[in-house]
Amino acid sequence: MNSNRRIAHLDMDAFFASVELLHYPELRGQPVVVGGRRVDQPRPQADGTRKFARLRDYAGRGVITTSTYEARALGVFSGMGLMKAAQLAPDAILLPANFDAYRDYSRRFKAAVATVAPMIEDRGIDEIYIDLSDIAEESLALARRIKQAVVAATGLSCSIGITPNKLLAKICSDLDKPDGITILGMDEIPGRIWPLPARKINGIGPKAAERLGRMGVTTVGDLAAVPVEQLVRHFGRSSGRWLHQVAHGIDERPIVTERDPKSISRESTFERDLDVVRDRPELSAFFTALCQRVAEDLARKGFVARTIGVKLRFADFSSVTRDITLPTPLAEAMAIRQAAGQCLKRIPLQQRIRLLGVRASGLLPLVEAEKPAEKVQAELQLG
DNA sequence: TCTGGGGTCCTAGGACCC
DNA sequence: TCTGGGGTCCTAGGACCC
Repeated sequence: MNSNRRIAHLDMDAFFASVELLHYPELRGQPVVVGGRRVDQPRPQADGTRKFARLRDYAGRGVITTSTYEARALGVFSGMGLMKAAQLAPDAILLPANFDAYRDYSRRFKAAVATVAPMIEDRGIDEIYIDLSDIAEESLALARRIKQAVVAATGLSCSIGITPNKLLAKICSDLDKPDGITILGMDEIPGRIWPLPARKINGIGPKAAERLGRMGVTTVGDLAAVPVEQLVRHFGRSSGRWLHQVAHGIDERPIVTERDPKSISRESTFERDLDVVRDRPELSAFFTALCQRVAEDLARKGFVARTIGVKLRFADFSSVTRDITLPTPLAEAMAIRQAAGQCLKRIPLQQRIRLLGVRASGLLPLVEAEKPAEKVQAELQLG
């Protein structure tokens, strides 16, 4: 492993909301949130201005996907239920999500970065890791050049962290948001990383943070001071050692530029919880539609699946999954529906249903899945 | 008025095989 | 009839991330 790596993490600033502001520049400086299930598009008015939905007008299920920094200042963050957000910021503008536009801008910013530094690991729609180890240019100038390329291609700002590994780069891209650059070396870990909450480490979520808190560990520095044996006792061998390493800023994971998907799924929460008996026709039609969408996704991406599964969420928010692995891979809607139907039969239904999902895993690229058959055919012809 | 949708990775037990 | 241990696959659930 190259011990002299230079890794960047680039995170687009309030990505979805920022894309929306490109289309509705009159909203700049205002609290704006993107999210909701059925939100009206802004309507043009007689006087040439546009009429926007407000958070207070929203009723129903749904969460905030992204909020502008002005909205965050009011306590409104991604993942928060819209009805709760409406209490905190009733006058905030509410815009419906426009995923096609976000995917388009996502492709554009990644292509722009690739012109400067091509070793890119995709981490979803709005962030990437970049391996800069083989580029000679000094870090600050390089970061500025990458940001310039992104602005030129999209009109959007981003924040960048440049450090010796992915763990630290991810933490650092968040330290000077928005529109920031943070460069950090291993010698600066005690000064800059150890004062941060342990929760800032990618992989320490609410549960782990809670458990650490009960041990008296709040900051990364607290964690670094705990003997590894004690962490292993509390969290097990694997997690304990990992916590010890990350607290000291150690992370050897490479940049992964190509990766096949492991699973493809579709799920949806109903407007109201459905009754298994009374709403049977609606549930059944919905189920079939989900299977069709999974089949379309598999076909579009060129995969077949060996395992099909279903997911239910009940009215009390508890959820269950069932899956089945088949002797031969499949990809067609009817076959998926058949397998998923078998899974569904194994779930006891004693509550109303909030969410229904269908998942394909054990994926094989279509070309590879076809290869054995072709080989068999060739052999038959030879024989 | 609670809590979206798309993923990855890990764990743990049981089946099954050597 | 009992005694093993190791490896892999499958399934279910859960933590976590964007």
